[in-house]
Amino acid sequence: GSVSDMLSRPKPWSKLTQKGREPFIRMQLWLNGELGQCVLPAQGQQQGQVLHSVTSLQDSLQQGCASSESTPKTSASCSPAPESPMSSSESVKSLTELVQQPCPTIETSKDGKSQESNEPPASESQSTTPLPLSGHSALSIQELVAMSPELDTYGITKRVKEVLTDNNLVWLTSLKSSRRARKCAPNSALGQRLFGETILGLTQGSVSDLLARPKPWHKLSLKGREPFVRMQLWLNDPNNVEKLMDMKRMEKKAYMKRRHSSVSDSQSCESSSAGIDYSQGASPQPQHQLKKPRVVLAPEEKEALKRAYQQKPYPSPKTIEELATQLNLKTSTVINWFHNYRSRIRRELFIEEIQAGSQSQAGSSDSPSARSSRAAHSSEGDSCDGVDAEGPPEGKPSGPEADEYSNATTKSQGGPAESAFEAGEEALQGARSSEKAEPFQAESLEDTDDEGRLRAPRQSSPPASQRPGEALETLPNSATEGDASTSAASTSVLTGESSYKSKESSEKISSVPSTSSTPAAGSQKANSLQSLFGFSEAASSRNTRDSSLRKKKAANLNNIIHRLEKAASREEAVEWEF
DNA sequence: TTGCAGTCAATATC
DNA sequence: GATATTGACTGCAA
Repeated sequence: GSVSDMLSRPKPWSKLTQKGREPFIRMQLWLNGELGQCVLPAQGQQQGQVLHSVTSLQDSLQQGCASSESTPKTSASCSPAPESPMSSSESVKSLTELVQQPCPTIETSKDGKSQESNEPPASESQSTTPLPLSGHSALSIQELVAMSPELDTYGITKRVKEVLTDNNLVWLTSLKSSRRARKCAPNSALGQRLFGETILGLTQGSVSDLLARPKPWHKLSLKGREPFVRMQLWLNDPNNVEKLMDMKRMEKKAYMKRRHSSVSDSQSCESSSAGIDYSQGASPQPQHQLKKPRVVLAPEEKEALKRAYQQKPYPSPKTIEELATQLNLKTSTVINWFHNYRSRIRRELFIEEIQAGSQSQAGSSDSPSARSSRAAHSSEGDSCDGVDAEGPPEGKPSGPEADEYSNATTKSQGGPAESAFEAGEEALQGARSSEKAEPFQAESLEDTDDEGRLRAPRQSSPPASQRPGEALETLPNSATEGDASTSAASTSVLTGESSYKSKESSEKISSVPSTSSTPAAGSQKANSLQSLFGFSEAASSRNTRDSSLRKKKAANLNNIIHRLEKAASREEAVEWEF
């Protein structure tokens, strides 16, 4: 009966407890055994078997089974698994732990990417094969990702950055003047690029982004988790740095060779930016191939788009059209901009969550990511918690990044209504469970009809009677925004004269799209709120003003949650009373 | 169709 | 020259 139920109605991974995940891990292992993949070795005993899996994966990741020197382990790992050896719960348990544990027994050969000549370049194989791996190894990493326990993404990126910088593999800004760093980063772009392409199968930009703004584990899709599993495996490898150094040397050698052997300047030019792989006969994109020039938005255009976002994070097609016309941009550019902005604001929020968690719980043995994970779990949405609701922590660094996103994701003095509203919305999502998460920003608060009822979010597009350009005029901002933002919002996106601060403040309110990949179960909601408040409380205990504010928020939140739940429970809830 | 996650790759910044 | 930013794209899910 359990099997039938599990096969017909499997729960998502994120919803499963450790115990609940066990059968799926068993199934996965069983599948692996059936397929005879390079995952389960023929030899080994229990925990050792599991470690062999990692070993083989790691070897595969970094060397490929075919070409790796045959240490006993790698050769074993490449042999087909004759049977599924996982029979004890101990083995399963150890599997769930393996990614987090160091693998001291891992021995890998040091011939670096010797298989590269037989493999497509990482950059080219990106869409299908993320790494220069043989097919089964690529499959294995996916399997491992699927089986992996929750990882501390923040911690992993932190450690990766540490390892890379400690070994001068990346040339951070702070090391710019360091001769040693300079020495270790010669000629061609290495560091993030090398690490990304060889270890993660990602480009430099993606690596940079990933290291700077890791998402919490539970917010990642399987695909999104892959780089973190790879990073963890790489961290576990005692020879990781040496291998990377080797690759760096090899790349340099290949680069020099290419330079010397290149017949024409153009050939040299083509391949010089591509790294070692392009020298192996892979076909780089012809230079003459027409490429669309990259659109670079002018600062004033960005400002205008931000103002529009502030007013409507989810603009209607009509609004987008109008924006595009006013700004003389392509509609697709405007659409893309909104997508990207929403997405990046969300990510920024995760980071703030983590950082705020670190600050407020300094001294705790908990990892920041885990805390973040819990906090986000508790809120079950991309929305913010109480810390954000309190506005930027004092002393918080405010660079361009903060201007761009962080500020936008941090609540202003907006007070209880906004944050409580968002938290309530998250709770509502939990209540709605299967319902698609709707953009339900505070901004929508104002999108009410004459009776003050809140419209369903998707129906909050401007009235059809609006004149062109009118859509770009503001919706009244949150009542707590104050005069500044109200007046700011009453200007056109092109001529808006809002003070940047007030604009950012209201952005903060409207910038928290509340989509959730893992809606809270109803039973979790209480805990979610509790932890939400617990988290917020810690942050807000900094002063008594915050404390009283917090109480108001709590009261307001409860009230709102109650109303929203009632509204959500109505099947025909097109409009929610508020 | 819409929104999102993830990523690339051109460009900006340091 | 390395890293950070960001517009665009693909694939997926609802």
